[in-house]
Amino acid sequence: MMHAQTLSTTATTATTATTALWKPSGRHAALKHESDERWSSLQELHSLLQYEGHLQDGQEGEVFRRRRLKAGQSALMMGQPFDGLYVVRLGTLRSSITNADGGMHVLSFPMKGNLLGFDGIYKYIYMSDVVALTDCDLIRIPAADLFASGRGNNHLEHLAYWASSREITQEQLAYSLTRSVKSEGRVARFLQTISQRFADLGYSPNRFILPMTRRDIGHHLSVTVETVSRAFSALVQQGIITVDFREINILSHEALCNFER
Amino acid sequence: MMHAQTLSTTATTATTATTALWKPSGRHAALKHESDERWSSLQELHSLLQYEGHLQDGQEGEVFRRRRLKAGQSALMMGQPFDGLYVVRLGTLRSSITNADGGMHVLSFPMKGNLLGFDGIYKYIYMSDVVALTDCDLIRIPAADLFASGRGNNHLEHLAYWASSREITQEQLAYSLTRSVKSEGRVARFLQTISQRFADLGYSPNRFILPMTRRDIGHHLSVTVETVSRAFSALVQQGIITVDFREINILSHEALCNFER
DNA sequence: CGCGCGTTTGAACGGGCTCAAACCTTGTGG
DNA sequence: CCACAAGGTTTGAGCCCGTTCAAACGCGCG
Repeated sequence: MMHAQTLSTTATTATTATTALWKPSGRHAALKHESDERWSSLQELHSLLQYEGHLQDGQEGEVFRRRRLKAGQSALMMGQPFDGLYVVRLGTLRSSITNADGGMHVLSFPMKGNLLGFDGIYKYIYMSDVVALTDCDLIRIPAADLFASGRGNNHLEHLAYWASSREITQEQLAYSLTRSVKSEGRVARFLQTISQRFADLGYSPNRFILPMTRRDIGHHLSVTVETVSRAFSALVQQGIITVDFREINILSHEALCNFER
Repeated sequence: MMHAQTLSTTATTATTATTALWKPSGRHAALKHESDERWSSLQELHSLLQYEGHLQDGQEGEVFRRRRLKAGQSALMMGQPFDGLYVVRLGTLRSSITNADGGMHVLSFPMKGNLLGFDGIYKYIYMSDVVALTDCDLIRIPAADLFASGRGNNHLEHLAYWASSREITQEQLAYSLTRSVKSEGRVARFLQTISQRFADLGYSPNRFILPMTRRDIGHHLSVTVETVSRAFSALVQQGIITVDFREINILSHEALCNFER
């Protein structure tokens, strides 16, 4: 699988290198059948990132290649050479690092609008593993475009810069989530966070399917699988949520909120 | 104290706004009595960050204002408007976030060469508190300079971008340090990290004075003060280190290394 | 079907937290 | 200069929560 992954990556790189600056007569191409397109415009990038900036002249037609991933495929691998940043257009992924003695830690679960690969700029090597938990669609911002100084695409670097700052901020918040006293409280907070993110994406905040396993959640919150499972059971027993494997129903956000201390 | 802090910050801002682009006949000014200078050159910034890039023409004389802090003073406050990035030139600080219910988490202990304030770019508000543990000297990169596009100072933004990526990477590593199984192992690893950083700065890796309290260490590793103290005592008892309040002597790096699992 | 994996629940152990007290350092004001 | 207060550090005792080990069940897949 790693071989196939490498192949698809290099293929993308090769085709994009010469076409990234190709401008298909304004935004015309971006309005065709969306699901069948393999390109995204700078406007879509702005929209995904929720960036409130204005476009400079001559950039409206800039397009970026998309990259499809099936569930289980690897998006980025620790140690691989940096070839650009990615913005999630669709799907859920899992970002993690593995230290020398095999202990893994889940940093985040990137979803629509999140930025991937920023840790690869230092030393031109990605520093974390990212795999797709569901089928995914990413938009690639090639390294060449990012650092092409001189022309007007300073804008692109600033955009990535800004988005990175946001990712940091949210990661720090998630970090503080780890420290919350009791494991049940941490799980409750995790459910709140996920619920909020689904809500922001236009899905129901009350009923959703978890894209990640209990083990992933455990590695994110620094507890064992059993503890996560027991925390779910406890929340069910108190009538705060219902659980059917990956399907979660939140019955009382208020009770969930009161649990986080 | 908060009042005084605010005053000094605004004063610095006011004087810098018009002078940041002032160029004192090349690098002449930067070579006067170093300890008495209140300006740093772009070269010094590169050197501090260990950035391996080249300078563009017309940037060699660009200078940045320094900012002095006494121990205990606040460098950045959560919620304050973003006014630029800072690079540590001297001293040790403590970066932390405080969540709604008062629980604090120590993110890092910035020292010489580290970057501060990057989390403020998203929303133009700093998202963490940073206080000086010792007397400090910071170099300020004003927001105005960072985002002044059009001219050649794209370079400055790229530099900050690159440095941010490094900070992220190291923060993620520190994060995985939190997850290490036993508290003694975490403390051992923390000592190793600190030792390594002192070594990189030219100080002894074997004997040093901790700039932070046991409580700070605890809030960084997510354990209580008592646990940190007990871990120190255990390491002393096994002849791996000696401890005299803030003064640490590492007797065997190897034994310390073997402890981190 | 059988295998692997994710999930759930139980029982027992142990590590870290809590509470408490004592000691030491540092800074402040008389 | 000393006295005192405030806060950092160390150590002890008991308890609780999360880990570990174990077993059972369901699901998806070759």
